[in-house]
Amino acid sequence: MKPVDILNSHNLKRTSCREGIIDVVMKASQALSEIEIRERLTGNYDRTTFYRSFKTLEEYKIIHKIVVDNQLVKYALDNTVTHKNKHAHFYCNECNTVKCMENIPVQKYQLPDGYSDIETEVLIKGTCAHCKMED
Amino acid sequence: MKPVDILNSHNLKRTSCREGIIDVVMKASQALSEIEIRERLTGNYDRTTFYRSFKTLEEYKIIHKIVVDNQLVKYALDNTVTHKNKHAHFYCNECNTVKCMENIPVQKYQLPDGYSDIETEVLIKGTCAHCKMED
DNA sequence: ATGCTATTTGCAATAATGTTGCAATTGAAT
DNA sequence: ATTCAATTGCAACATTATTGCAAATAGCAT
Repeated sequence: MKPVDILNSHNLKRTSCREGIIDVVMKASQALSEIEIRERLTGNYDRTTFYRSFKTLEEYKIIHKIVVDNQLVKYALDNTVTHKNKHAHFYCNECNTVKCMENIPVQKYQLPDGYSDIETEVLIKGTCAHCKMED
Repeated sequence: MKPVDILNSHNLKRTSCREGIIDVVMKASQALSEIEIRERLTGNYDRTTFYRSFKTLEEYKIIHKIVVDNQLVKYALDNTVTHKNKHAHFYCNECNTVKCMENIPVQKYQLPDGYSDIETEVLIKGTCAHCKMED
């Protein structure tokens, strides 16, 4: 499925910023930050437009946001598009990358009476395979 | 264990800001934001001092930080002090509170070859028992 | 192709959050 | 009481994010 088709299927207007963002995160093997996405885009966009595009794409569950320690924000293609399950994310302390662990599903936790859950985020922090080899 | 004793046991100087923060989070049933902690303190402190105090207390594992959606930051007493296990956190979308779910331990996830984990964060989002009743 | 309209963009201003350097102050050990 | 390293407060600055509004644009109808 192409970026344009994804936008169309959600009745979202095809703008180069949105299309570009989807294209970039689709090609990425890891979650990308705003800056990393900007670097990979051909066009140049205002920060505001960028933020609004992320917001829209998130609302329509085309991408999802992963936050590490309240400053590092990364975006990845959402499962709704990839047709995979909710998964855990891995953050490497050394290379500062975030990766969707498609093979690590997020379990359903048993909550106390009266609590109901909507979604669960699992972030595993550590050292990735690549950085481990370099040690 | 009193706030002062906690500071002493870590060879940290006893300052009213640190002591106050520990005192407040010890008494709280939920994780508190910077503002919520400030409101409960008697003294008035500069933002910088506040941030530095949080940082120090975090480094010494006296408190821990829980981040929701990259802007909401809350602090709670750490397990090192409470002598409990690593636990999941619950965020209520309605009342914006964060609670340590002491009874929901964080499981150890099986990672792909070469990956090693240091810590895992689990944040469950939903509606808390109190808000559910009000619906 | 042309025009219309709602949506989207870019810009300026503003807000919130967090960090750094440095001088003044304070804790606690002697 | 004296001393000294640690801590605080202040000012400045950096980053991240949001809002209002006019200009530009996408997509639709003609």
